[in-house]
Amino acid sequence: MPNVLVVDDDHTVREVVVSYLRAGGHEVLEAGDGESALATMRDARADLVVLDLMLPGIDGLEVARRLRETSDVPIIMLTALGEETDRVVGLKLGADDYVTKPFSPRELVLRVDSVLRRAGRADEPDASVVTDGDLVVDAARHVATLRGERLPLTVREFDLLRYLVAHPGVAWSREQLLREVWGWSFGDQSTVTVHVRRLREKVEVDPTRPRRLVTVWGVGYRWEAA
Amino acid sequence: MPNVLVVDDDHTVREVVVSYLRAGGHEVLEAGDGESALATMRDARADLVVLDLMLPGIDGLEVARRLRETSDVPIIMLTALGEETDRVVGLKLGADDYVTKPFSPRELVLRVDSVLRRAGRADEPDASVVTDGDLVVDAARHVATLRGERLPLTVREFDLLRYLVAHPGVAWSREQLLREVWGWSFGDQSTVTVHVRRLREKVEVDPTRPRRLVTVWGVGYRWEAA
DNA sequence: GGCCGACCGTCAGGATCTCGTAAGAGTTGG
DNA sequence: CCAACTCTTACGAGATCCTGACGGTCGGCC
Repeated sequence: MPNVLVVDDDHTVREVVVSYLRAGGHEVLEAGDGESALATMRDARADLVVLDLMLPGIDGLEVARRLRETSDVPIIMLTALGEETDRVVGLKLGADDYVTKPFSPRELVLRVDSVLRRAGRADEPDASVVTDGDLVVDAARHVATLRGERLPLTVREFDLLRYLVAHPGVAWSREQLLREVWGWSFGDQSTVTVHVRRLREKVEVDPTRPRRLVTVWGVGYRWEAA
Repeated sequence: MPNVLVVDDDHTVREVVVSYLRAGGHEVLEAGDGESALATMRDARADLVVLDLMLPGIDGLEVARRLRETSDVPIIMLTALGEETDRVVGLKLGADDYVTKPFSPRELVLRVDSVLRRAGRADEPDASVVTDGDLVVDAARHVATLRGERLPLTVREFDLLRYLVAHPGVAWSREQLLREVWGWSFGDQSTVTVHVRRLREKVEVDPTRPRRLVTVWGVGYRWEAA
């Protein structure tokens, strides 16, 4: 779910870092120089930037400075050994962490997770585990339990449930749910209707009288916190 | 007192590294080539291996591969400058860190400490022996037993089983398993499918109706704790 | 060296499950 | 009572998974 932008001119380094981050469950964007890094941030927005100090054209420090003009996005600096002074400067510019080359990709992933966790508090609820009373939805394990029993949910049902429970009390239109859960910008809204029904069948005590996944007439659906 | 095994064919390099590590409070073992490195590990067991890539006879990559067959011992690779491809390969083989020559001995000691710290912290899900009811998976001895009987597992099957049992309840995608168990960053995902099938043949009571190594539709596989 | 078996990765066919869609019945609000 | 909206059911297409088979590779053994 969280987007990470990796900026490094070395293709090999990028490849390794990107694959490790993907394995850690991150969406990853790439940029080979400062220009495209800034462009990517304008267009796509990342939740964190891994930024090499040494870049062709605009260097890493300048990229960091410009990013800071418009955004509070966390930055992790990649510095070569012995760039002690640059390291200090980088931190002064507001980098949230730094890693010296050569580094272990696994360590980098740990730092990314750590920084995101720190920064994540202010962001929207994107926790790995969301709960509502006796209901627990664990995204990492891909397990949802109700009163301790595992719910046999399909992927779509799981994603839908997770989204709704993560935002209790909010009424969503079918169109919004299609966009947020399905990732579609168009589509038949009855798709949502049917999936809500199937989900009720598994989540509600009495599916004909929904208590938690309720209909908001003329609007859509809402998750009522227990 | 952690044991560190230093493998390098250059006597001078070894001498320097060893003395620095001893100064840093480590017990140190030495080996001048791959053969004796593997022999040392069989007899003495080190908690970490500092491994030169270029070795006479069996080279460093091969040594790392063989070590990984029976052990999760952390490995720090020593690479000459410009061995970019080897570096990537080394990391894929599961090296925990790498240091490029020429390096500062002090830097190496810092990295040894760092890796040992990391390895020590993560020892819970990475214990040498993982169990689940009547199933015991012993990584150190490379033996898995079910109801007291030894399972005739191949290397791949063993690694897969071990990884799954070490993380019960977690749903893994084939891609994640390829990365974590196979160490690949790409590859045919049907490889995982087939190995899961073969593993079921040996682990499940009724392989056609898996109870422990279950498939999570649209996601991948999960180990259900007994 | 040459044979052999164990193991591995790949592939294709068939079985199974999920998802989106449509269509009719039911319900709500005006 | 009507129109708009929602619920329910069913079904076929497509995605996903299982299974068996095949060729290649590696190490051990003759």
